[in-house]
Amino acid sequence: MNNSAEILIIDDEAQIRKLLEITLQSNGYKTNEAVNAKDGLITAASHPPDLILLDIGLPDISGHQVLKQLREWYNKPILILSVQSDEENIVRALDHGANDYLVKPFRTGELLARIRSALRASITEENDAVIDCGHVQIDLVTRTVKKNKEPVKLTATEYNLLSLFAKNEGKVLTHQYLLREVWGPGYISQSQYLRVFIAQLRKKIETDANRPEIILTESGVGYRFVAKE
Amino acid sequence: MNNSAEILIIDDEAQIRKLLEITLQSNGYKTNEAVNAKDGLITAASHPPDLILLDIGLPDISGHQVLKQLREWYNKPILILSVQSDEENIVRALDHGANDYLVKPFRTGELLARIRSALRASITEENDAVIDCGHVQIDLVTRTVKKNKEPVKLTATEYNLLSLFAKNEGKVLTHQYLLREVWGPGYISQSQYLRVFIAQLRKKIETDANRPEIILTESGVGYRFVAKE
DNA sequence: AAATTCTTTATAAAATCTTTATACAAACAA
DNA sequence: TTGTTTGTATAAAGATTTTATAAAGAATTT
Repeated sequence: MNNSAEILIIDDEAQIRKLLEITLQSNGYKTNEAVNAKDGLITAASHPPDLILLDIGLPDISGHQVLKQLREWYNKPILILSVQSDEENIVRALDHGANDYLVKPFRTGELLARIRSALRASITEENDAVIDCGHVQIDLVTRTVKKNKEPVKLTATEYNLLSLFAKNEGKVLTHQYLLREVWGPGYISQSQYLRVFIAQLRKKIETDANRPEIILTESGVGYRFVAKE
Repeated sequence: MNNSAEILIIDDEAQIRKLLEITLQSNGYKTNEAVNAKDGLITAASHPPDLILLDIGLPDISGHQVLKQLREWYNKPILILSVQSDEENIVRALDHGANDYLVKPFRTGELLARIRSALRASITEENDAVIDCGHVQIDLVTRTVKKNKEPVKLTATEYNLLSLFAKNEGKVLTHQYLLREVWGPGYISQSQYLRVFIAQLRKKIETDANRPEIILTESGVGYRFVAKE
């Protein structure tokens, strides 16, 4: 067997890591390991694997939180390993973007089959952690934005708004949708927030803020982000 | 909840079918049912669903065999439901193209989460619902209109009117109907609005606004949108 | 405390919608 | 024919809504 797919194991238990390492390597996978959440996020970002095995019970940050952060930019399979078999944890993980959830102790044969299944399903998707739109680059991994190669300083809200646009390039995003996603469901009538932040973003990334070419206004509906030629 | 995804249930146990039907429908899915393998294969082929729930223990043909036959042409998610929890069956099903394997009795919350996960992963290339009418294209996802490949800028009301026409290609839409759908029930006597906006639309999308070929007038009745050859 | 960011207010400008005015065309009757 | 009625097309003025932006105040972070 020579799949040569790279799998990142994020688990704090040395015993489990060793077991996984041996099992996966003897089945032709390359492995990489992280012993906690922080380490896992850094390793995933610096060297994106083809699949991630994530333990939910990590010592530093909750696995759910790690999953959420990974899914900001990582769109290949993530399989959850957990000692917790309660429905709430399973549903939560799956709804936050996990592709599968295995309860420890797991059977290695089944794990391998589920890994094969997940990898098979993901071959079409490509991983674009950097969204390139003309002279503006948005790096979803490092959460940085560059304009003409120069880094642009954005506040957290500004970045959230911009990355939401970038992930939906070409589509009109309604005021309601943007407000709900960035500020939360209680803010869907605060259109003025949006206007203020759109103006700020334009001032920072547009060549000429008076004639926007990246974030376009769709009067009465919302805004549209376009990657120009 | 309005997913409106269609799910095909292939299971011989009436009780399970009923449970699944109720659970899925109350969560906004459309369901279709088959009581055995043969029936399932025919139903799947004649009306391909967005996801299949397949019982492994069918009376006529083994579920593994059904899975294999389905995978010859069906590439959307297939989730296996089975009373058998032995590793051999699980691995076999997953390796034959199943996306997931749940052991009966399953928890409905988890089932729903796994269905959501599978559906989420399968919408890799979302096919933009483009309505093509001769030299005019209307993309309902990005909310854009093109005339001879060139983008046409429409106001919100103009777009609402045009997309309503496009969705009812060939049919005569009465003044009343158009006014009610676009402006609301209180405006059904404002025929003049319609004339103004029809004129504006024609100016924007017709080759010659004086001799309309796309939006035709049905005097005394309404208007008709036609896709020319 | 200082700096930064978010929220709110105010106002000008732009875009869109509504209304009015007028012209045209077809159907019909005297 | 001629004139009248009915329905439609279009431009353009006026009204309204929506948007852009600066800037002040409030809250939060460093």
